Amino acid sequence: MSTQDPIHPGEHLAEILDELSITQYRLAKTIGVPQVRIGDIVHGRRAITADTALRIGRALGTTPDFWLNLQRMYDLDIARSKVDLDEILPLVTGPN
Amino acid sequence: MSTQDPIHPGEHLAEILDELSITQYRLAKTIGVPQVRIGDIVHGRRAITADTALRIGRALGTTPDFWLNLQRMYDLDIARSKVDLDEILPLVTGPN
DNA sequence: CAGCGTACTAACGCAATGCGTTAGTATTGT
DNA sequence: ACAATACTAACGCATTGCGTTAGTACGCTG
Repeated sequence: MSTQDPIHPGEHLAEILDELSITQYRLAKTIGVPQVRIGDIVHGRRAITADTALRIGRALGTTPDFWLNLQRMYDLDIARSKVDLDEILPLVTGPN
Repeated sequence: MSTQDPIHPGEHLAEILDELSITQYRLAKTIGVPQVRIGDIVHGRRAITADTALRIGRALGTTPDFWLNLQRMYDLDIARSKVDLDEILPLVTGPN
């Protein structure tokens, strides 16, 4: 159980936009970026960068960190599925 | 006062390696990446990605989030200095 | 001293990806 | 019908993470 498959930040954005009845078009116009940028994020084709997080946060009243943390967790999930950490032997035993 | 200029995650890495007397060379060999990757990070020429954070975290006994959070704060500082958020009028008044 | 492992850096090209522009198709309101 | 809204697809550009290679320097060991 625990956490499941990685879910792209764009899904969250889509939900929020839906709840607030704000269209991709309107958000894009508001924050001063091409509509494509929002569409790509919503469809999981583009990541949320610091710049995007700042703009969206400003418009939607959220912190930039909220979006960047979602993105970070997503990136981590993806990376974790591609690396075999067991091949790396710790130089330092962390505070276990 | 408060926080000052953005400080690259590589600086932290350099300090930690220094304290533990671990060379860039040894770290790179341990986590299975070219030495250049570590050198570039230490010199602020490359960012710490999810993959790198996982590997370094494993070797140094830290969480990947530790490194990715440093990177996120750095990216945010950079982005903030390039955007004028005042030009964006909030669609939603956050919980102020 | 010749050779090898360690240690770091510079330079090159490749691949992935964020980005903007443009163009296309609906839908809605005047 | 016209125009603004709404979304998507396709193209090329610029940035950037990445590996490979090559170069310099140091120390140890045969």
